[in-house]
Amino acid sequence: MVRDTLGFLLHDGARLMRRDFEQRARTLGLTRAQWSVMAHLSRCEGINQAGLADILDVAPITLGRTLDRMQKAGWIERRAVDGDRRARALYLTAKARPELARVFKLGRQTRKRTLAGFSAGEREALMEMLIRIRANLGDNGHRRARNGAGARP
Amino acid sequence: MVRDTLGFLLHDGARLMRRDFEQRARTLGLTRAQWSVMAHLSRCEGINQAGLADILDVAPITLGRTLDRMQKAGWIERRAVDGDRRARALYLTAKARPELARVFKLGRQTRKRTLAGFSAGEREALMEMLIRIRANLGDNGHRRARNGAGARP
DNA sequence: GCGATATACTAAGCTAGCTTACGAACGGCC
DNA sequence: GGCCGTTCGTAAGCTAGCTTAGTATATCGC
Repeated sequence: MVRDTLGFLLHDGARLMRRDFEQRARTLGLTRAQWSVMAHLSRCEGINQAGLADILDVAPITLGRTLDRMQKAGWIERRAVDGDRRARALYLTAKARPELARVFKLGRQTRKRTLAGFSAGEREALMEMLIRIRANLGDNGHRRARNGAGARP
Repeated sequence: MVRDTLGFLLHDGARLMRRDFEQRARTLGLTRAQWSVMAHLSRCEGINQAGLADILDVAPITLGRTLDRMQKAGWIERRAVDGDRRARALYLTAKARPELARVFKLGRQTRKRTLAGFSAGEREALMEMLIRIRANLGDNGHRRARNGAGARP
């Protein structure tokens, strides 16, 4: 059955977790892409767009437009960088900060439902295999070949 | 680390497999959504759009627009159903049929790269866990609650 | 038979991903 | 000090997902 092929299973698992989370997060007014930005940005405020796009592994333009919306909604701000007039440093706003804890809490709820019935050993094995898959496909964690986001010759 | 959370790992694994496959498939002129339609449709030709959308677990309108493009590209055709003038039966065209084997071959290549270094037992355990995850999140295989695609009151 | 309800598909408008292309600014090198 | 390749951000235009709403047709209940 096509549906039970590794690619589809991964895709489905990711999509179903996303769906579950988004239903929980709807009350916060955040989309998946937005909370992903928020969660990551909280660990590296002051970074520029290119750097964050790289961590998130999306095209800079994709992040740029998500940031446009988040800025309009008052979640983040872009500050000028002195010494480089091209770049903009990214920061969470005061409004965003208290939401973070809620976002992580919702994440834990989704994870709990997803892994219901899994032993600790199984969880560990699953995570470890997923990390190996990521490595096999050339994404070494959260940094790639430092030349152009595409990494294609 | 946020990035090593189950949801992100699944999401990344799915995305990286998709990326790998799409690079291979570019020569065929098919996108991921399109080969997904093709692979599934090959098992159930004559089905209508609502039925296929349900198998693929996407919103009917999403499938509708993908089918528009595939029809224009000559991969599928929509035939009138006699007995129900609302519905359209879906079929692969003669052009599509020989591509199927190639698509499956590319899929095997991507899978091989993804699972490099995995033992047979590990592969089996991984697939089994992913199926459990799908079940936990309420998608019972490829059929859901039979009332409206949304399944939300 | 006929009205109410359900189903098949489409329309409009949003978010989010991509590629390709471009201007502005930076920085190294001569 | 000026050029030239690189990097930062953005624009345009594509695919693909979603929700909400609407039209046409079927079917059920009476």
